Amino acid sequence: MPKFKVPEVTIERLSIYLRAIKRLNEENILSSQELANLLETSDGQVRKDLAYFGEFGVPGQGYKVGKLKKEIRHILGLNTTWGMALVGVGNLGRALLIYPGFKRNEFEIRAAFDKDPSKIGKVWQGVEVQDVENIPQILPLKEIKIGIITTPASAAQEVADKLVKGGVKGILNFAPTRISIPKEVKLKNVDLSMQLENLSYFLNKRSQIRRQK
Amino acid sequence: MPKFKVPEVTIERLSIYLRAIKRLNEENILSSQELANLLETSDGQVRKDLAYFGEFGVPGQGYKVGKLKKEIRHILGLNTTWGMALVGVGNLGRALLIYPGFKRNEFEIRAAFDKDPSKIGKVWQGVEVQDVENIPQILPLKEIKIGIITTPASAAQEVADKLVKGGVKGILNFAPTRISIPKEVKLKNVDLSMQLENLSYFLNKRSQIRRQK
DNA sequence: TAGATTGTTAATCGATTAACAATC
DNA sequence: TAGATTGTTAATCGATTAACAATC
Repeated sequence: MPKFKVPEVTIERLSIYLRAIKRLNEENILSSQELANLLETSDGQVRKDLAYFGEFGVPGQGYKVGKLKKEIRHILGLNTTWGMALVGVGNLGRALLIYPGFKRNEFEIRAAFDKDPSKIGKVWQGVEVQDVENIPQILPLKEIKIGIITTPASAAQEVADKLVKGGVKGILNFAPTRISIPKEVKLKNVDLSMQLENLSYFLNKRSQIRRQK
Repeated sequence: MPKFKVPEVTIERLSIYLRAIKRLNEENILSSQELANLLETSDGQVRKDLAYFGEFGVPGQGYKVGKLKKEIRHILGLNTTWGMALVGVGNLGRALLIYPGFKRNEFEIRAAFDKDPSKIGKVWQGVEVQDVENIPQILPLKEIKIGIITTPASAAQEVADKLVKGGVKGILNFAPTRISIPKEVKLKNVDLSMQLENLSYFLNKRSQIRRQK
């Protein structure tokens, strides 16, 4: 559907745009300028991002909120419910099982796995924890296309392999390590240590600059 | 210290390099080629990234693991312990309080806050939960420079304001909303919904392409 | 029609990749 | 010395910004 190759940052911004207009009245009309002001972008950026996918606005007027929401949801593929499996039911895993920030209609955790026998069989948020060994069999049965890895770093790669064997097409990896998977499977890393080290760099740099004066 | 403006992705990669060589023998010598092979980069990228900060290698030989670790840790400011405050002791917040992926020597959560009276006074991982109203007073006392926001979206902005008032220089925001803070304060968003929507886009796109054939 | 704002093209900026002289 | 690999410069690629004709 997109005319040309779409930069990944554009997709990220579409999510942000969608969230920004979520509470606005469907009948409202919004200019790219106004939408840009709600966020940290420019009007040109907004128009460029949207124009990859079609002509959603009316020259001289702007974008109708209702139409924009619908189009962005369509582009992002949010009209289906994606089945997800979560592997590693530690503290972070359990927190994500109950995480209210996920849209339940669009993203549904349908299975949870762990290799700790004391966790297997327990039920969290209506989801029974199963043995990681069962991942490849169970995923196709529940039409699971996305895997979430919240195991320790040491287990992440083998878990990723099992998820791929189970047919997932996307993986969200929280384990503090890099994993390798076939290139047809989309990988997103959520790297908390990296984020903190990044803050550390900037804070440290600033204090050095101050000291130099 | 850096010669020119350093791209943010370079800083991110430095974290990745550091993790990749963590377990290697300090005496080993590594070429940019070998380091690149451990990750998804090229040798040139590795050399370029490192060259922003100095000449750490020996032509004809490579980089000594011990020296490289030391230099990267220095660049990232990991020789201090950064004091952190966590705000919002829900499931995600509690998970982060115990998260084993954080390096405790470098990043220490010294205070936790919530506005729910039933949570205030409880102790998690040796940290007592206090009233969010106390943020501005307590942060300077504990030398806290980094704030972590794990509140619902609705509370995120006011919490950010309190953190800034308390003197933090960096914020890691997990709330599914964008917050605005003075530009001297470095902000990092960890946007889980956005990550999932991103996966959704790619999965959806692939299935469409397949259908087109 | 006059005013406003889109969609798009061209100009700019910045990061990645290629290539190679300098150096061990 | 010959071989290897760095640090760096130049070429390429891609994304952002500026500008404006087309359109309501």
